[in-house]
Amino acid sequence: MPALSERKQKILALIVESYIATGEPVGSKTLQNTMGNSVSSATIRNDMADLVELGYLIQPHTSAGRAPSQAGYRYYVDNLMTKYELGHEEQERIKTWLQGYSGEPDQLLEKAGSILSELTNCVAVSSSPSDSEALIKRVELVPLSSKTAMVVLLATSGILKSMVVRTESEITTQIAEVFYNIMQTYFLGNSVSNIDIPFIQTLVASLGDKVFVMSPLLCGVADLCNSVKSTDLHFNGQSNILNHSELSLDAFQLMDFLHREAPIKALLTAQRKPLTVSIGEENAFKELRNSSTIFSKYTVGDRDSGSIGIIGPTRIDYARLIPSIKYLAGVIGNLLTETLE
Amino acid sequence: MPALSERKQKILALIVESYIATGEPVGSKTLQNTMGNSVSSATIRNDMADLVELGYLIQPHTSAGRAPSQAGYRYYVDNLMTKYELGHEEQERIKTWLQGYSGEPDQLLEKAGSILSELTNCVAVSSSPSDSEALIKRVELVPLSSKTAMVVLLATSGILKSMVVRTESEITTQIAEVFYNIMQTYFLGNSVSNIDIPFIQTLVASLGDKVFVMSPLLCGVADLCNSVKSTDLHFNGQSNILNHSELSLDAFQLMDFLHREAPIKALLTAQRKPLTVSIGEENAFKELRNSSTIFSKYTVGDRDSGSIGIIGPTRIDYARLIPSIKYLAGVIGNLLTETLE
DNA sequence: CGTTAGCACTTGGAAGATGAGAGTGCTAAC
DNA sequence: GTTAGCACTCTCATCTTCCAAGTGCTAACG
Repeated sequence: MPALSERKQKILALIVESYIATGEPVGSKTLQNTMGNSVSSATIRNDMADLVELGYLIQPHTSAGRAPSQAGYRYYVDNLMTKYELGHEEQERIKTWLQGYSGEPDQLLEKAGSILSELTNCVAVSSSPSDSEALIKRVELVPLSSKTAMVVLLATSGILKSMVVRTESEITTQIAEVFYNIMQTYFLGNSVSNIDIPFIQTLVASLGDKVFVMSPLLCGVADLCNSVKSTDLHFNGQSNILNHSELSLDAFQLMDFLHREAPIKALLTAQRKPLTVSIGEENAFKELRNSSTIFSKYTVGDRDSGSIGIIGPTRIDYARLIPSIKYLAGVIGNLLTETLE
Repeated sequence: MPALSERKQKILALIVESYIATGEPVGSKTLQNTMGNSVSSATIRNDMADLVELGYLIQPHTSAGRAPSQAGYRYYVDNLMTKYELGHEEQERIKTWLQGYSGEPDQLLEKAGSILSELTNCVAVSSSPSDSEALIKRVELVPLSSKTAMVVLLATSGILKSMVVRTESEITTQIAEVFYNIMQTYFLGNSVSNIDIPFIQTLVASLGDKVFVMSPLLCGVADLCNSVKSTDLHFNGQSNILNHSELSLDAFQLMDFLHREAPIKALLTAQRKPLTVSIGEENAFKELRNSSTIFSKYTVGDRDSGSIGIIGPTRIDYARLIPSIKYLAGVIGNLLTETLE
């Protein structure tokens, strides 16, 4: 990355900010004014020409102004942007707003997502807490009728999952006892990652004639372990895609992309840094080539556990949104950690 | 509704069908051909003029052909349409496709919705089984930690709900006993509609110092009763809105409307007849003024329990879709009834 | 050498003009 | 009641013209 002269940096920053605000390419004369006529428009033109050369700006056509390229946004985000924090008052409002949902991760994320999508006018995406390192803390069997029962699994990290299981023959108290014994011996304290179908199969082999009742129950537990590892997604403000004229061409494609959850999960799971900003082509999926994504992880206890963020157009107010998302992720993490104790 | 001459009916039907197929207004000459030149174009023109007068047709402008008005669609659906049933083979395919999910209502509806949205290219909406007349069959308290427990409620009609409750003080076995006693006395066999906050309050008043532990637990049960009554919605193929050019103007509004669940719930709950077709302005919400909705109830056991259907443009293949939706609702009802036994 | 003034040049989009095509409504005749 | 014939209407696509915005280049300046 070649070092830009101070003036060129200033010009780039102003173009990015003006373009983000108005959506209109910026001309040299307008820019001259916003810079307080300290230099002539011709000078600015020369600099702008250089910035185009370097790939930071693009000109839609000869007689339009300049707009930032994706590289231009990137340079801005990395070097020029001055972050704009949320007001204290607004921070408090968000915090109290979310407080009420601290008990239920899904509802909390749903609410946080709806706040975020309104705050940003973008599609908000969040992933529920998941943890493949979690240990099995507790398993309960709740009989519902003679041949159905509910299996409940609680993992460290506070994740709770349950499901209904139907068996071929009756679930007697004796069966329940065997079940609890098996749990005690092989499951409790074990990592959810260790419980898989092969494991269940070897276990079941030694059960003799109880196989037919126990097998569905144990498979249920394995399913639950699996779902502790896996991530649920929440979407909010999907209609906001249509808000942004620059996305409306791909609106259908993008919409469709969002509804295929797998790639989004991949996107969130691949995230390494606490806060990731991906601009346009930097995104791993071609459907997002005209979009930017900003995602922040949130931490429950001391482990990264899920993410929240947005998908929007590349022309987006990075300086305002990045701190907002960071803040929101912080609040979520705190609230979820609180209830863990 | 004035009786139309046979020829006018035929003309109206052909215009509706052609317009549905092509999206282009139909002219008198084209129509003359499809009618086998049995009458002259001038005669058709006269009839068409009458049909415009009666409000069944509209002409976008003087020199375009005629298109059906909403009233025209209505007349067609009520009197002219010959239904086009699904092929036997396709019926079987759908049936086996859904069979696997018979155990889990939510998954079943999700799958059915995705089939429906692909079949129709519209937004598919379905509501999960709900029943305000259901009785409380069973309530279980699953202790998770000293101050948290899971409350599980099973209602007749097979609906199962659960949630996590946190209390202020410890949930001892003695507390659990009291809880089960209260359930036995006041809740089991009672209708879920009877359990509301006032009821809980009167109950709680007589508990003395146990109020602080019991109150959250009982409120939890009340919440669950409430959720048995209420309806969950499933949406599929929302991006299909963008498929239909006639909707693209209101796309944003419509999208937004879909994300506000309340009106949709109202829509489905208000439905009286087993199958409802609402065309354009017939819909109760102004956001749907350019849309048609087709919804069919499904019956679990012998009670109406939920609905499935579509939201699409008014220009839609009623003759094909109405039977499809009816069929799908039938399959869903059967599958859910099966597992109830 | 960087900066500036001046000016010819490019470009897209808005506004108007034109013509073709489709389809109608009306009249008069059958 | 039905039909042929024809003038009329309206939209859409194409073309032209024109304007404003903004550039790139050249030559001059400190």
